[in-house]
Amino acid sequence: MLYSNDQNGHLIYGRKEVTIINPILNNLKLEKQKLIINAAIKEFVKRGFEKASTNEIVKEARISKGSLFNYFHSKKDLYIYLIEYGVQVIEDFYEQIDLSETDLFKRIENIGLQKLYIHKKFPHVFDFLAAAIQEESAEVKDMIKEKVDPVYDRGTELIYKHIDYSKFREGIEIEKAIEILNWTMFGFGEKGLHQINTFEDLHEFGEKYLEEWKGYTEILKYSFYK
Amino acid sequence: MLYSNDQNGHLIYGRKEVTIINPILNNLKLEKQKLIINAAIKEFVKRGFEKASTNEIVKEARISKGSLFNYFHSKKDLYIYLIEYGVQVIEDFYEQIDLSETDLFKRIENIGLQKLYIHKKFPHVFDFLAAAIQEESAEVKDMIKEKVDPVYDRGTELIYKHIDYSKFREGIEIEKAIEILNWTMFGFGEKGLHQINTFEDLHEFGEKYLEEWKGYTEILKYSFYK
DNA sequence: AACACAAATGACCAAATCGGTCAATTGGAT
DNA sequence: ATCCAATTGACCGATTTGGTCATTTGTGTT
Repeated sequence: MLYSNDQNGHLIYGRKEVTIINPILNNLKLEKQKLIINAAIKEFVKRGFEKASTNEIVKEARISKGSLFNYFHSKKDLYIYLIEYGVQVIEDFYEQIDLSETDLFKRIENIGLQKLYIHKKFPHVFDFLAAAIQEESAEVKDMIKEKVDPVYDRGTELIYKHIDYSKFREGIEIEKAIEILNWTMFGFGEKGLHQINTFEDLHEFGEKYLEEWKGYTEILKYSFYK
Repeated sequence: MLYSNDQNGHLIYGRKEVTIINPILNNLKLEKQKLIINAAIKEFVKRGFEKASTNEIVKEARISKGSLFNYFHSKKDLYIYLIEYGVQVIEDFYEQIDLSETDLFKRIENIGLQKLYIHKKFPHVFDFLAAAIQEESAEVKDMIKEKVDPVYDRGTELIYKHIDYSKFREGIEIEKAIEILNWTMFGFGEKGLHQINTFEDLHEFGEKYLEEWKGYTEILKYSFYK
């Protein structure tokens, strides 16, 4: 079971754990693995591949330098691992998209909510892969292009697959309407992330989040739909 | 004359040059000054104050290390100069806001267009000041708070000053509508910046930009206004 | 308590990079 | 030809880099 719906019809996040092969790291407690992965991703997002400091990573992850280089042979290996990990997270994220839901607003709502849950586990995956595409370091550039680019292409295709565009009113430029909806979702998402850590219960936050989001969709539906 | 309008009523960008006191730097040709300022801003945005490398800056600005430290006594002095410079750019940007224009869409349109022109001259000023507020380095933190925070406060106040909200339809949540408009402007602006460098003539691009923007405002006006 | 083995540590390495200096060179004006 | 300001990049000591490894710590077995 990849996902399920509760009595309100809201998508429940319950994916399988992402695992990239790394015999040594995989023996650690999941909590610790997450700590290391997130610390490393954070540093790579902040400084880029070359300038990212392994010293900063071990400080943030609260492990020793020796341990880091026990888990990963080199900084480059660590980076490659994180790229593969991030790609895996996004791939699983795609799998969650309910393609039988043809209403654009409901589709986007589900996607936004799932992004929220992913953020709770891996706060910077999306930023990381976005930043990776911009990487300049020759040492990793080709590898990134090979592994990350296809993921993005598949994503933009999937998100809009089987959407029912007949609901749109005459005369509206649908492409522009979709862009507005995307920018709104992105902006609202960013706003949500600033508040998310002030909430104890993620589910409680999710409810409030969805409730507030309805306000925005109402405004846009008024313009988009017949 | 800070600004003027052409026959189409579009705002023409013709501000006074921003000048922060620095006797040595000011003797340079404006082109070269801009090159140095933009190179430095870019590096500080990318790496933050402490990790930013003066070596990278001189490489990007195509000047020697000796020159940089002839223009500025230290990396910190350079940073302070850039903050003051950025603040000045934003302050002048505020002055351009036509407060007699009470229509929200026209107000936002002007602001978006001006941001575009500023970006042509100083591609990363807005990013720079936004990043500065997040700076952690104790060496510059207080100075930033003192100089940058007030600018932001004044900005959000000015942008919405004297707007005529009576044009909005009954039942719409105006705060949310404004957020949507802002996110749309921001998203559209980002998209524009990716195309701007492919255009020779900035004025020509500005025209196309405005024309396309109209499509988005039409969609939103349909929902926002009576 | 004694042992065995795995996991984690941080002092340490050579190499690179850091912010900053300055003697030497260049360029333009007279 | 002379002068002086502007520019350069080799160079400084200090710090930080990615990466190593002898040593310590933790855990389970006997």
